Amino acid sequence: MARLAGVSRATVSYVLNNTSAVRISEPTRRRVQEAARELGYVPHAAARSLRAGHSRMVLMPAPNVPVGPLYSQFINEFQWALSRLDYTVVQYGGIGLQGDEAARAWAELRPVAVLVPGGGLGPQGVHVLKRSGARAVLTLGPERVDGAHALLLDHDGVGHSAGVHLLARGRRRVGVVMPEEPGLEFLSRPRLKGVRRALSGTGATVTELPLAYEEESAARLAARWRSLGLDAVFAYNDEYAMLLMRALQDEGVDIPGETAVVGADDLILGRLVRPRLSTVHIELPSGCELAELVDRVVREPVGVPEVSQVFGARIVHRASS
Amino acid sequence: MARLAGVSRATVSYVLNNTSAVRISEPTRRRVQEAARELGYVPHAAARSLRAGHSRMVLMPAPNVPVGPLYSQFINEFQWALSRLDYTVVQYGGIGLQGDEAARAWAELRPVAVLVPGGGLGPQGVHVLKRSGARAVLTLGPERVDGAHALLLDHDGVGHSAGVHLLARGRRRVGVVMPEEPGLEFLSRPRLKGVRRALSGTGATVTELPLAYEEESAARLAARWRSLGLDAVFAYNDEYAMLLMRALQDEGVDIPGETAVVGADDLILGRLVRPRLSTVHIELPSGCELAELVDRVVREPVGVPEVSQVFGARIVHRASS
DNA sequence: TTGAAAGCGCTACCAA
DNA sequence: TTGGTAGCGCTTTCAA
Repeated sequence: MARLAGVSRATVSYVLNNTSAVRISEPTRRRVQEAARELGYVPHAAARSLRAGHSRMVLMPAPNVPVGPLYSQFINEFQWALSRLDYTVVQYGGIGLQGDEAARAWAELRPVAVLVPGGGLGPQGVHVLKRSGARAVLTLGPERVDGAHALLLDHDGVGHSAGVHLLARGRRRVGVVMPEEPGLEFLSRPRLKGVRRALSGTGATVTELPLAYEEESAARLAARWRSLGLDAVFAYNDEYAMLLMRALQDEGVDIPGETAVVGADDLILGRLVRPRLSTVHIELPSGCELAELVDRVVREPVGVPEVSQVFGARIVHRASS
Repeated sequence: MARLAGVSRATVSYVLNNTSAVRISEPTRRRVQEAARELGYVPHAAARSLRAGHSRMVLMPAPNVPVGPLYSQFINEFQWALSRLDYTVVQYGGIGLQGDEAARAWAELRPVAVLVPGGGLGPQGVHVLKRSGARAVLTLGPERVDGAHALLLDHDGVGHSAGVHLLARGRRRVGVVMPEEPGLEFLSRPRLKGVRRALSGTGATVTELPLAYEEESAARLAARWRSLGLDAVFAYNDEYAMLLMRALQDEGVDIPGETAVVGADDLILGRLVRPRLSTVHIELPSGCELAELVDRVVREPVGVPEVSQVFGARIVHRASS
């Protein structure tokens, strides 16, 4: 220990933390810092937070599905902003744990705040986290969870925008791509529901179209396309849209004449295909604002609005619809 | 504490850890478990690892650039495999820290193993981590770092494959796209170098082409394309390749007739454009194997080969070259 | 079979 | 200005 290199453990602590309530003489201060550098001393976060009774760790579960550039961008910004506010941000990579069991695993680390995307957290889980000292528990998902601050992601609205748009373009028989890859339901279901909502009462129909993210799967779907009698498709996102659009074109289906195609996420790549892909642009919350919200809740757990609508979705009309 | 609900703290510990060296009577055991559940008791990881003198945390820095599906897939697999081996996997999101400073921040958490992709770690950093108790420090990058186990990613080989291929197709004036987005140099530089190596001594030329990931940037580059007099381009990866290819086509440049285009990463989307995109397929290490390697090094820090070549790159020839 | 107690590294209080 | 020390929650050894 650095103590061996001069003074007492308390003094070391004072110096390394710049404790303002205590004055340490320059020579001592220097001796301590030198010893610390020499020994390669690094404070022990566990001991510190044990003593302090709390940590400055913000925990979020690591996404367990390949996630688009939109969302990774958001995560990066969020992490950056939080580290500016002197938090330690950590993505917990424990896959295989379900809901409240995962919450227990997270709670072991005694994070001061937890941000859970995707609706995999129940009221039980929130309770466990709060009991274990989390001052802020935020969910980023389609619906609010009791006890947590909810950031409502209106994925229903994504589908709704697409549905309204297709309806306005005169389409009446709308297919909705549902990815077969597991783990995406929490996004695809609400989007489907939004399309349904947009079309309900108009006489237009909605058809679910399971699709795996592979060329063969798209080819199979395209092969039976005409038998489905659809005049439009909302393809879950831009990548699935591009996959399907290509397969349809290879099958001789005219786009948008015979079938309109709409994606979502507004990827740059969607502008490169021909016809250019119509898409639903999603406005994610700014990572910085969200970081500030977290900080506010941590410092003042009451008195912060418990629910906020954090993005809008708007159609970007291009040539494919 | 659960202690208030019956017995002594030691007994609680015995029960909750199934300590085999000690026999606890069924009634007591049951009482403890019940109390734990009722109180929502969650063990305190910090206290535990403080006492134990080590943790089972595997730390990796969170990527700070939007990362492709290939790599996220790899991360997911790795995390999954490690959590199966009873490790706690954590991605540390401290952006803004440089090299050895970052290492100190990581060391505060006293991880038992650290995996650092992308070559941002020096021998100093490795030393700090080892001193702080990390039994395994692995780097995943282009070159080995003193003291760490190196998993060599042959990004040079990616460029090399592309260069050899283009040469074999009779191309002599090769452009290489260099992304203008910061943080990608650690990939783009080695890839460029690989192309250079492939072409050196053949009389073929290499031209660096800065390109931002935006349509306008690509359009500007395409507008002066003919003045560059290139007959081939290796576009860093498939996304940049698709971006540039579209801009070239809009400019009337025939692909592959006038200019051959090669990407990298073998994304599904590259197969959807016309002409289909030639690409360099990259074989990342399997997350499972890598997890087992980490485990082996943790348990037996010596006696494990210190360096391994973990992927190969091979050209996938399609229609764009 | 169970309890008492030491001690992991750190910080904050109080005494010197 | 500095040092001594208690105690955060946990595990483990030793004693009862």
